[in-house]
Amino acid sequence: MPKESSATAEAPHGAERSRRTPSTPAPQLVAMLRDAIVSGHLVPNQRLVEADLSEEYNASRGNVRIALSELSVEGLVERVQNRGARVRAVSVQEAVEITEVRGAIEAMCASKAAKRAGPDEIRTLRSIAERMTHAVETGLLTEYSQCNKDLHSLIITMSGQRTAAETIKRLRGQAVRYQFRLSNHPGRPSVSLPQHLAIIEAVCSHDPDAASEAMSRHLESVAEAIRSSDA
Amino acid sequence: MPKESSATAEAPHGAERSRRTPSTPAPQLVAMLRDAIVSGHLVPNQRLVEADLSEEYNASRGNVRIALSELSVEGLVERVQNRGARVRAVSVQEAVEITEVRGAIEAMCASKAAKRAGPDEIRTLRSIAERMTHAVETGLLTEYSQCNKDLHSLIITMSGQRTAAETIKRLRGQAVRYQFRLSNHPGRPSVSLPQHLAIIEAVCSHDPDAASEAMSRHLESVAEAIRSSDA
DNA sequence: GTCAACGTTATTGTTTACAATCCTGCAAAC
DNA sequence: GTTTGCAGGATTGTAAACAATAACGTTGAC
Repeated sequence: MPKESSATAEAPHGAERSRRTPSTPAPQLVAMLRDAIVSGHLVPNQRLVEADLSEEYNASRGNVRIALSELSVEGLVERVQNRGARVRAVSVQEAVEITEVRGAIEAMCASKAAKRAGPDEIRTLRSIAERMTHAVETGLLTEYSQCNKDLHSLIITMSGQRTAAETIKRLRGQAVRYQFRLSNHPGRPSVSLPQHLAIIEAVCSHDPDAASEAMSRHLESVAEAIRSSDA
Repeated sequence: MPKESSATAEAPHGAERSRRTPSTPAPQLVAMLRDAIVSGHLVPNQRLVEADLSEEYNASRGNVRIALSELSVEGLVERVQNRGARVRAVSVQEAVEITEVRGAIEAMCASKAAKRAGPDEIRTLRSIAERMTHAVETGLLTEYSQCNKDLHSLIITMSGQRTAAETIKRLRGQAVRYQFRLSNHPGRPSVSLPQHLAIIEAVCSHDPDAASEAMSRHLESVAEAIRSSDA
């Protein structure tokens, strides 16, 4: 691991001896660390030593400390008194719970989305349905995964429920590892595709109950898949 | 709106120790501030000046800073760059949203609780039903409010859904002001009592769908009450 | 009288230094 | 052989000093 990898921005007026440029503002650092965790760059249970992170991200230890505190509240890192912080490891059981809660909230969002769906949004939904179907037919896994994200995201946006959006975002962050693992599971798309299509159809038909039901079933299926993946 | 200066709420620890005791650990400080906010000692939009809080709670400014960061993530305080922190004011619209999300999650919990209900828990539920009914008959508002809390809390516990419990706890913290206002509204208990009894009955009958439905209706009613309270 | 430039003050953001705590390894005693 | 006590080092918790920023009031010009 390179310790001196940072750009050597030396002072123009030669005599200055200082080589350091240690300045990463706290909010930015929080975003960076969050990214590193959800992207898997920092793996579960990995120790997060303040001094090391400080060095790594060119930030003061105080800022690192604040960042770890915030991410701890977000549920991405785990802290114990005088023992430091580590990337929180989410158990299968917990991932299932998260999916269940998501299911409850997103079902409500789907219901609201069905009530409020406008022509433009319906058109977008239908296009997602087509893209998804095509992706499954041609076996484009990443395309399908992207559509999946787009669909869920769009429905939440359509619901106009900011609190729900915020809550789901946080929950997703914690379970992202399992989402990823699942989306790479062969055979999974062919199971979830009809569920997605049912959700889209219900929302486009302005049928709140059917939309809620379809979303609920879909995430129950996801939870079941996580349970049986175990690993 | 007067630009009231910093907090002058008395420190929670009643016994005033020696003036020179500049040490309140960070986790404890977080708990204290959270308490002060949800209990209403610190009112919405009140400025939270770091130096003042530091003095008030005998904590270093660094710790105050960490506490404010964490509470900001929890949604209890609002921060803007270089402009400081203040107690976050939750709008009526937002309180309704929170109640809706709670409804979705708690309905799921009620469903699970109905599936898992054991004899002891059923007995406790029935006793709550009696206490509630009695409280309404004799007009004991605070007793009814306590039963309300106990009921919701018990059902969440019964569901065994830790993630749901955690999520709801956070949401409740943000909207607690409205809960309080509502519980003091005369006539409200006579509306919510039958709803509560219906929930209890469904859970005790091991009827998940009915329990979910009853809980959902109940919180929809709460949301409606918040909407119309407006003020 | 209004408006704009400017300096002052209050408050936050950041860094550094210091103290407290915990883990590790080793040696001595039982 | 196991356990207990004790340095030594690593890491976190805390405090104070320093720098940067934005709000405020004042002065001066038009």
